[in-house]
Amino acid sequence: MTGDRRGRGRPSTGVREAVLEATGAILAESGVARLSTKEVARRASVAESSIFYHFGDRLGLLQAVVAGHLPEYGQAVAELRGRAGRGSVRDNLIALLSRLEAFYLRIAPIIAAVQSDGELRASFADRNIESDIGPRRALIPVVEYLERERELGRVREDLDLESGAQILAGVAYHRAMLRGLAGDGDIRVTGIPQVVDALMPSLTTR
Amino acid sequence: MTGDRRGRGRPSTGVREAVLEATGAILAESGVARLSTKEVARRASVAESSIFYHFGDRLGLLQAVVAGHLPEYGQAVAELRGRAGRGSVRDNLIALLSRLEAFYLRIAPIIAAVQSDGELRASFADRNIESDIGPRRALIPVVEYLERERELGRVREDLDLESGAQILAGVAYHRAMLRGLAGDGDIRVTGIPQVVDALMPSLTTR
DNA sequence: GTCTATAAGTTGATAGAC
DNA sequence: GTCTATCAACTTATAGAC
Repeated sequence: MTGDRRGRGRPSTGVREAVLEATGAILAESGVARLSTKEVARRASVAESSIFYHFGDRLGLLQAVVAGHLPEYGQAVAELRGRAGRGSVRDNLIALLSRLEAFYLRIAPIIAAVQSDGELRASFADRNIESDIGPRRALIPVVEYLERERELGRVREDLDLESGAQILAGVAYHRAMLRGLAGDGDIRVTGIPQVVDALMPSLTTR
Repeated sequence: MTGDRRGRGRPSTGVREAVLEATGAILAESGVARLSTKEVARRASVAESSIFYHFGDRLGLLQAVVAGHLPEYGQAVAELRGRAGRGSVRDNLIALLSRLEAFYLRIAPIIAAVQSDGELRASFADRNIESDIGPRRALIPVVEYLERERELGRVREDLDLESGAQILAGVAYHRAMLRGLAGDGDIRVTGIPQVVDALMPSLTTR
């Protein structure tokens, strides 16, 4: 719409990218509250008006940041799928939860930003409906991992895979919230290995 | 500090309460982004300066709202504890998850607000450390419910209760996020009963 | 495409009357 | 305790030169 399509059109001077990066940094460090076009421009060493040239308005900038993070949904777990059948299921689940927790911790500022702004929330919900992009997609690679393990006979035949994925994603997301609110300090709750052990009867055979 | 201690001191005219209520409403409807002292004052039919009289500054107002929601942690599940031993464990868990999900959906704007503002995040983390108030406490009543059911022989002897509570809270919190981001529409994921069924082998005896 | 300069509006916060 | 009146700072956004 406003800007350049990557690889086509006039060569970019990197302003757009710098703006997006600065926005992400401010979001992660201080949250949406401190995200003003002025602050972004300062941090990206760019004229404030360039932001409006590329993104239309402040909301457009936020939307662009959200859109930029969407492909991450799924990629965080993708490499885990190839791990099915190798090592123990227990170790794989521990690795899966660790990655998911780190992923959710990373996108927490983005989710918070969306929830913090009514307009942004509405526009996100719209996009969420038309294309089936969105948080629900994060479950798919987890389902696929569980599916492979089940084909290998290492995951219960009678497990509803989507429920299993919801449980795993839920634990990770909840832990990320605890960590984020604890100021990145110790969350003082049971660790991932113990949680996985508690889940083994539901997920695995025997 | 700034305001009145409930029940002592000069009688209040209800301005403080009106401000807190208006703040909560704005937070839930539009998010922190739209939460200006001006808007709060307008909505509460109160002078803007009264907000500063009672809460010191904008951050103080936010902190007061957060503090006001803290007792809710736990209360949401408290009544469920008495349910231990009655009905089926499955039904109890379904009810537990439903209540937890509704609770997390209700406090989602508060959590988003905390994560959205660096200062607020820091001050919340501080309080979180000195008193052990905070998100971790939400797990305690869940642990207590599981404990009672275990004493009754309806929950596995070998279950780590804190892990079990983390799993249940995680599922509920994750579902609340999906719902919140979907614009309160359909989240198109497996329902609570199926998730509970998937969890039964890990939690219950036989 | 990117900049400088600028405008109109909103923000959080204070002073002082009642 | 609550109000009205006021402020300086900052906000998003635009116009126009290069």
